[in-house]
Amino acid sequence: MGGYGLKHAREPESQSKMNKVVVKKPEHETIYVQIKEMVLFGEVVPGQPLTIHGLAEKLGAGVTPVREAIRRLTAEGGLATLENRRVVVPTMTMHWLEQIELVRLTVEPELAEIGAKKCGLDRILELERLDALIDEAIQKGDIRGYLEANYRFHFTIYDAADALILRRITESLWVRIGPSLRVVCGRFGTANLTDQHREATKGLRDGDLEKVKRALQEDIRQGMEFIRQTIEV
Amino acid sequence: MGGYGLKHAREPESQSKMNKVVVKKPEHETIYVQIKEMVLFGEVVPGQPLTIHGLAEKLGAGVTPVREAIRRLTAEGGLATLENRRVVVPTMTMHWLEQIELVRLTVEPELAEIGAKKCGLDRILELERLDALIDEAIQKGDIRGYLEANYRFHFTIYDAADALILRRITESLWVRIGPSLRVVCGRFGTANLTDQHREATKGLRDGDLEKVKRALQEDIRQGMEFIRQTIEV
DNA sequence: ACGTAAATAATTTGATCAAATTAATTGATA
DNA sequence: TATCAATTAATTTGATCAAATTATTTACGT
Repeated sequence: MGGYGLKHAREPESQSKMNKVVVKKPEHETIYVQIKEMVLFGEVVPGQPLTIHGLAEKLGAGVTPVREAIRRLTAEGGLATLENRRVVVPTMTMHWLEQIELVRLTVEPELAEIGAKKCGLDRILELERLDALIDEAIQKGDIRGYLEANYRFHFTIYDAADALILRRITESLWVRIGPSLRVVCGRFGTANLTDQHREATKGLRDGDLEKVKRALQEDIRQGMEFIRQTIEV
Repeated sequence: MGGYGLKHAREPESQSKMNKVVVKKPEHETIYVQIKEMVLFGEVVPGQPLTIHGLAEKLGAGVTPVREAIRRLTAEGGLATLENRRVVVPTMTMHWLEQIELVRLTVEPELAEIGAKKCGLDRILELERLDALIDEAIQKGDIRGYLEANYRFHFTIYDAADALILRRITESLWVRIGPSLRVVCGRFGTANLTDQHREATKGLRDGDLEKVKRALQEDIRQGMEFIRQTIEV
């Protein structure tokens, strides 16, 4: 009975100073976010090997937090550790792509529908801002900018759904896709990316949930199709 | 271009001695499995606080591997870190349960169908062995035994599907469920657990895939329903 | 008793180092 | 030149410790 070491648990309590909450996050948390964004936004390429020391140096951190961050990201599928203990960015396979598509098509429209219902005006404005950012990045051919704005667009809707588990599953699929999307953009250029975001935003404005859902579905299908074409058989 | 620190990558190569492959896994890997099984098989209770030192002591390990294992399990949802940095076994909520059920009902029947097609005789025999183990555990009221055999039964089928991503998603849902199942068994006793495994095994024997799928679906629904009843509103 | 601040204890966190493991290089031999 | 073993280099891994953070207890005043 009882925890292994902890006697009594108390409510979490963030120390607050002068009406302003102060929460100093541990470094492994920060590092985790940074590496995740490297993967998510295409700063890293499928098959690329990573080393703990290399990451620690690049991110100006010690080796201990980096290790914890890597384990976490590995659990989410964004990275993989080979049996030689080397860490790499996984390479997409057709087999994986099919599985990812199945789950994305189940979970993301659901998230979008729930989220769309709960989107307040502030969030819709944010989405329109991101929509403009996406267009701009496409114009400029800014791959990193596109990937980041695209991610934030989707997850702004998903976050509104307030469905932690679906959200985490979805995120784990996105970190698997990130490096491949980078390849897609490099291969086909950003200009060829059709833009479902405008449709989704309009649907949001008009309260047309079905339109939002369809737009997101189409967005997913197209994205997956692009990636499919970059996988050598 | 190139990894952050690694110059050239080579094929993974397990050193083999005398025709027998030797792979010494790192301790954080072993620890991870141990903690996961604690969660999965109900050795740990919803809300229970865990400490790094406590786990390290219990598992006879250093603190470093335990930390990495915890991060990994946290990423999978089996544990959660509060903002006070304390690690706890998450408590199930109705909201979470609904999300878990949605994904389980999508992914697991799919895994079961693909897996069932690929189940060779050896695997079917293994399933029948596990089926007997489940019955035995139910008879004895052995909660841990039931949870473990039940887990191995399902994942023996799922593993046959050879669908890594679906499998990892499913596992992440099971670690979220484990502690609650333990509560269910404690509350209702093992005797009340209806047994869909027999049905599934028979379907497997007769090559009746639909029967397997239906049995698993029913199994999921019942399990979720039991958990639902233990959640206080 | 009650609440509050200070003191103490427990825990997490991150750096560092030695050992273990793995990769790359060298050199000898055919 | 090609192959294979030995050597060297690079990397991961796990223990340990000091510092930071958080929890608990004690002391004190009302």
